[in-house]
Amino acid sequence: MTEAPALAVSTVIFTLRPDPSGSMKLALALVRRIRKPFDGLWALPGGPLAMNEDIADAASRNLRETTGLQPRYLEQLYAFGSLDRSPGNSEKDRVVSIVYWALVGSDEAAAAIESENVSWFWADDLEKLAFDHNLIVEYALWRLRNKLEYSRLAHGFLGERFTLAQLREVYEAVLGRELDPGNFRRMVEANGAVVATGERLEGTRHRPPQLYRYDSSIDLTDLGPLKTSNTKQEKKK
Amino acid sequence: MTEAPALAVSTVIFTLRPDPSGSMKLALALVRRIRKPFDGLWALPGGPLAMNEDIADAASRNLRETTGLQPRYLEQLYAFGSLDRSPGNSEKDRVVSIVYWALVGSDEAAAAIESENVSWFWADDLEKLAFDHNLIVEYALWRLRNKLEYSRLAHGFLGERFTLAQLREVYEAVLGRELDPGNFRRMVEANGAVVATGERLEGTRHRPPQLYRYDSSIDLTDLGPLKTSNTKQEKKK
DNA sequence: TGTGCTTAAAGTCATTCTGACTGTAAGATA
DNA sequence: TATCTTACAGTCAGAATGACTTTAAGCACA
Repeated sequence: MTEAPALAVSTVIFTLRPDPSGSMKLALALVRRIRKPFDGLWALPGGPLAMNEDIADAASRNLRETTGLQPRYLEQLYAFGSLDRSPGNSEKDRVVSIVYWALVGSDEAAAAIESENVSWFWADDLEKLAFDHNLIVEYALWRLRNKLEYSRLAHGFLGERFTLAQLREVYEAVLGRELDPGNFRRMVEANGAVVATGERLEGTRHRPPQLYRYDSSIDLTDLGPLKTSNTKQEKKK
Repeated sequence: MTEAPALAVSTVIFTLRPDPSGSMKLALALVRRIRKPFDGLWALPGGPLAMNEDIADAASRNLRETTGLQPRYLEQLYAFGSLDRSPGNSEKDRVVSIVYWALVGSDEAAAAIESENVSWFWADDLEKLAFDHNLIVEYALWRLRNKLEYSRLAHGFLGERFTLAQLREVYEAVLGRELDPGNFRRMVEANGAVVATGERLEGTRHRPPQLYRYDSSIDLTDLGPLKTSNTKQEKKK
């Protein structure tokens, strides 16, 4: 048997962070490379897959070791394995990367580990990253934006209870455009995945908004394929 | 460095074949296992990834070696790597499978290699397959049905020129339900991906239908992520 | 030569969905 | 008490969609 390509797992870690003006913007976690290929450049956190470790667990461990956080959502993105991912290297160094993407809550993200070699970056304005990681991030962004439309992904950024304005802010940050509050409410209510708790958020200087939560039977933390076929069955009538 | 999980590439090969009643039905190619785990059961064609081979090329080679055919469409499906994919085996035998799915034309498929150990099966009525391959096929079916809606995937099953009735037959076979001819025509024309050639299909015993073809700039044979963002830009106005 | 069959192809109608907009209610603040 | 802000509800027009009807074009018969 001939030698085989190495197998690695990387993770695109998304969160929402307030920008200088106070509005939420999409950010992702990167680590600085301190080794030979692309030394000094920023890259997606990742590492080899252990022999007795599930792939999603590896991505989750990745996330924990980098940021100290737990993912609120985790889904496989794509397996990248072009021959020219690490140009100039010999064939022996070929690596196939199975990439996951994750969401972490914006409140937790504020308490995440940050250092000279681990930091958050705005998703819409990235410098040149190591390897093909710019391509990977672009694809992850595309998936995030598409998934958001028909899924309850926004939960990954928020806490257990939230107002519709907060939920809308998540959508606006990810989609990069403003949404009509009235139409957004109608869309969410028609969808049915979100229910009112009856409680209200007090302490604001205006009419107290209602607190909502996601309907139970939430299968966040993606377990792989077929979760979607389960999720879709809720379409009633 | 500890030993790493093995890396394999498998392919779900779809085609359309006429069933006894003459209408087209979705079918997929399977190979019979002649080795220890699940010996005798049918399984997806696949094999190890060579050191200097692109992943998609491996899937394509897979397809060629199994059926003798070229894929009209090829896209990565998912990387499967659960620890219990091959139950009873020792940890040393762990395999991570990167699975692709492919479409081949129904006319070519009729000329494909078939033997005691390679055969076509109806997609909607599968027996128990080796490993987790039933799960994989189910997921591939879900992807195929979803992709069909907003893409020009049907091209993968048809030749260069085709009538709208043939195109509708593809959709009906994949989606498993009948579609209204008038509404289907309207949908296709609004989409704009298909254009009339001016030619007509002669020799039928009724009004000769018009022949259509896909608009040029068709990026079939998926090159990986970001193809979708290119494809979507055609949405004019 | 015409009559009828079959299917292509175009048109109609009602319902739903969507975006943009308007109006009202409820609390905080001065 | 007046006013500001935001929650929340309602309206309206255009687009999209499903079900259905109508007309056109060729072929096969009597």
